[in-house]
Amino acid sequence: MGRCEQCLIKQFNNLNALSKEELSRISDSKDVHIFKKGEVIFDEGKFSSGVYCIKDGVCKLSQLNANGKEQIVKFSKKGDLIGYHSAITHEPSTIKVTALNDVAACYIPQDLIKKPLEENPKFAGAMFKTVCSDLKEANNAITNISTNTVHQRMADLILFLKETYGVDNNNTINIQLSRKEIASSVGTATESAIRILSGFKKDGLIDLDGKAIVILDEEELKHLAEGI
Amino acid sequence: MGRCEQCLIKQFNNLNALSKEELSRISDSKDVHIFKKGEVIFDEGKFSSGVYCIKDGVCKLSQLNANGKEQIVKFSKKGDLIGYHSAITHEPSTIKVTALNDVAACYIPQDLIKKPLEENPKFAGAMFKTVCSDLKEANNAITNISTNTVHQRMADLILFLKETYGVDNNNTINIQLSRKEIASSVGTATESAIRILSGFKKDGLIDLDGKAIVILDEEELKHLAEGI
DNA sequence: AAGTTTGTATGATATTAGTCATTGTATAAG
DNA sequence: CTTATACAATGACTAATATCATACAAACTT
Repeated sequence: MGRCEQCLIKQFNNLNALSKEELSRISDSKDVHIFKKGEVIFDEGKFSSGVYCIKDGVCKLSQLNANGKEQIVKFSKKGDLIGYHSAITHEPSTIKVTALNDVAACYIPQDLIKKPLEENPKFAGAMFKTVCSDLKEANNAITNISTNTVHQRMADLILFLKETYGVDNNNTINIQLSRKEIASSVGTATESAIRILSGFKKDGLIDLDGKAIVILDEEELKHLAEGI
Repeated sequence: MGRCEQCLIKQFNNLNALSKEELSRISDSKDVHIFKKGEVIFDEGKFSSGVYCIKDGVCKLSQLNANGKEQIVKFSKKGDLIGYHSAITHEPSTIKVTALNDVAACYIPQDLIKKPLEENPKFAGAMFKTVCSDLKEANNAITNISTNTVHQRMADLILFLKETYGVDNNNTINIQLSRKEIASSVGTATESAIRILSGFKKDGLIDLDGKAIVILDEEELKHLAEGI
């Protein structure tokens, strides 16, 4: 098993700010987990006793409302540390994390994160900025959802997915979501999401091939997202 | 001018975690500002060079979307520290903070917050937990806005306002918002907010007297908020 | 391979919420 | 005190979105 000290993933996250010794201690106790597509990494209401560092694959972070309707609040990126909130506050997790494709993640016991967080100001500062940035994104999402139309948000999501996960040489987005997941992210009904995607296809903005989305007219999508 | 060391407000926030020396340094440089109702404490896009500790009064934290429509993302509570994100990251503020009534706030230059944040793990940890908690609330708001109806969210807001600001002996909520502000918080049009409030009054859930809201049937409001 | 389940697609319809227009009502300014 | 300005309320209408129903396709099961 690889050592954290050599792991390139930490370029994408705050573990980079740890000292050699701290990293080495983590490396000794960490555990690589493989989650199959659809597997729940940890669930709403449960306590997480550690933090996962996502090495490969994509997760959705979601919540259920009182009627069991799912809302996706975030998609993970490579290198994301997840579960730190529950691990640090010892409160039950308010979000559920699910693998959207096969996910490789290193499990780090909570103590090995909490200690550097208290003792290493560089790491603590980096983590603080990350949470601040997540909060900023969440606030933007609130404003986006409540002031923009579903059409705008759908265009926005497509551009976000391209931005975050990239496209292949066919301009096909490198992540496949079900229509239901798309709807849960945009905050609309599945049928509405399907209809809007069909509409985008008819208008030549995107092409659809099963779950694959091909971006055809990025400029027009940007205009749509801005409500023009 | 009072000294921070004696100030009772810090019981409500993380400044409590500072050492005597840190507090004393803040006390020497701090500045009490009075903001009149409606005054902008700091604006979206601007840099904040310090942090405000809210001693008295209530602020709204809001964002504008591309079309200039306002979304309130949070209401401040007594003791809240605001502006730390911009002060710490040196990025322009993504939110606008406006006084909803007369607000007394102590201005603390950014250095006096940044230093303890790096050197005092107790304070840094407390701040970290606060941002995590804000993030949790923001995620809940996302789920609430996109899965619940405007009626539900209105009932929810009324209960939240009671919970946060309390009621007098008439069961009148201790904070007065304009209909527009209520709408901007719930995420709906002003007319819709007015209509729903009128409906609640007709149904005997609340009473309205100008901007004052009197809670008459809290149980039913709770049911409504939960979508029952 | 046949059956079962799950996901996708689309039409018809209902509901919700937004917009526009108008009137009344406070509140502030001269 | 009067006028101007912002705020509140409500009706009429329109647009956006959700729900229900159904059909079909894809992906698993046995």
